[in-house]
Amino acid sequence: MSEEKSLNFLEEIIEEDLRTGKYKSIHTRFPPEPNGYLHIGHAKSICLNFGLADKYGGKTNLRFDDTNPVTEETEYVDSIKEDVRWLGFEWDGEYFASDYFPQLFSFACDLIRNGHAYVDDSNSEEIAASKGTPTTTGKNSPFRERSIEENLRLFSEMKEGIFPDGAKVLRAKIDMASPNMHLRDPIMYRIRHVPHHRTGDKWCIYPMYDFAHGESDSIENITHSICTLEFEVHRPLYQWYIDKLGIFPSRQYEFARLNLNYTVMSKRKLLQLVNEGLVDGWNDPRMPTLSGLRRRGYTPESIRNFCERIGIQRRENIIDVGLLEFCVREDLNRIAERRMAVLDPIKLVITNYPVGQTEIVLAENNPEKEDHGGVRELPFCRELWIEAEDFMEVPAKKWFRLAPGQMVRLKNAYIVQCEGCVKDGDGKVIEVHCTYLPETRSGSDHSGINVKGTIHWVSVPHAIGSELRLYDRLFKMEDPASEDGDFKEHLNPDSLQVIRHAWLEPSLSQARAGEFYQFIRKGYFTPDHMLSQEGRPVFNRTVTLKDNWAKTQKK
RNA sequence: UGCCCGAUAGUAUAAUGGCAGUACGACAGAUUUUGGUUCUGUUUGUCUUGGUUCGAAUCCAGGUCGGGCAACCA
Repeated sequence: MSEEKSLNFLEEIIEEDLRTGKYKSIHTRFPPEPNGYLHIGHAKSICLNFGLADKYGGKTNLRFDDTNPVTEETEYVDSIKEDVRWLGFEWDGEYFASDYFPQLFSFACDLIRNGHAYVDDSNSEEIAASKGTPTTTGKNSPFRERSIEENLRLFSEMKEGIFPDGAKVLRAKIDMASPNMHLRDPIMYRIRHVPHHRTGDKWCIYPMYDFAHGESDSIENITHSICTLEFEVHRPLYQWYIDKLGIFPSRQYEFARLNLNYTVMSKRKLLQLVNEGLVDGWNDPRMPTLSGLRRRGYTPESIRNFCERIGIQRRENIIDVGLLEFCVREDLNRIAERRMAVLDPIKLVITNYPVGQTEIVLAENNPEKEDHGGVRELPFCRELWIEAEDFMEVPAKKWFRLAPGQMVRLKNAYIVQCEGCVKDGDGKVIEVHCTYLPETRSGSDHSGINVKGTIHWVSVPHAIGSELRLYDRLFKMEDPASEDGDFKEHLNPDSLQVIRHAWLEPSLSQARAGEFYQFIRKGYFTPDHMLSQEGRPVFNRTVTLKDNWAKTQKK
């Protein structure tokens, strides 16, 4: 018996539209403005738009909303396409709002001819002043009653470029007393003598979002135009243009954007972090951008699962970043090969193991897989690097690791018994000494000895040195954007910790960007595609493993 | 003192007039050659006041709280 999965409100609307025959199939679109890199919030929108089309056998366009040449660049177009593909989606049509400039100009002329638009010579201060406020009505512009012929002539002259920036605008003639500010004669076109990333110098007038977006949707026969909640009050205007133009009736629906705690999610703020050098760029592994998450070692699968789990609604929400981390651990646990790496090394000397001898032990690559992902060979010898935190001279209660007299299993090798330690002049432990039990070799242990703890290690003469980069949350505060003042004051100064010289098992020298590893007991790591060199990978830590021991200690 | 939207465990999300369920988290236990994974159990919720109804998280009214709207940005 299969469980019925409940529908979100958009799926309900679509099923109703399909059931009543309003549409035979649906068509959605993902409409980024190419003025920044995509972030995890966009992933929610991408998964929604493409997911809906997949589910109901429809189509999804990728459309760049490039109506403001001041902020938009081709670099962003390329990164957006890369990120959408990486997430696992392929679009049907690839369009640019700028492709529609001639058509939009023609639509605008239609509105003028029908008395629905006029050219206004007021400057921006005058327009703002006459617009009124949310609690007081606005006043009509003195240019509101120009003749259709004059409006047509002036609008053409605006297009010809004979007026300077800001000299005139085209406005829709709606209602300066409307309680909805967006209906108080909104601006449709403004003059900008600025080259556009695609149309160059061809145009010097550019349509505003409200006039361009719905009309672009209509041109593409978009049935369900999905955007975020802040555009809700724009919907009456969206419909007004379409109604007055009599074109394909696309409809706008809004959902709540994603907010994640301990980070910021606005392109403006992310751009500030990049421009002020507070991060290493849009793809800094601490950034919530898709390129940052990718570099950090997040998988597309984990992000899609995350978007599925958080759901779609119309109420404001702040998702705990812990859920994102759960999703990536879930996926990485399944696919990442296990390796051993020592982040904070201390030397372990096995005093009863022959000097100069090396033997090979076998280690399974992934215990989650049917065949354990195969096995690999590891060199084992008398001197090993182990984690400094795995030894305590005076053990805590319930301590399962090394302490004088205590036994632990060296993962994939022998059980050893701790005999003591060597300290330097300052009393700092520099070596741990132990003896091994030859009959306890992994795979052929008939000793019957059971130990509570198993620790990871790498052979001193065979280990490779490598740089590891550990990341923590970018901000100290749950909602850095909520407070008054500068959000950048809440940056976490310890969000990046560089370990210049960790010791890794030798096979890792061949690790390449795009591969996922679990360093046993330490976390998931992936080679950094910018910092790694041939044979010398630098690793980013994607996320730690859950650590119940550390949690217990905190209490 | 305008208009629009919203409110279910700590965080999200279901229940579409009929037993308030699920995930993450937290807590406890089992298993484990990763204090990982897996498994089991426990915990915590319908903003408020009325109304309609045999029956309300759901419908209606008032209130409270939260978000959005006054860019020639999107």
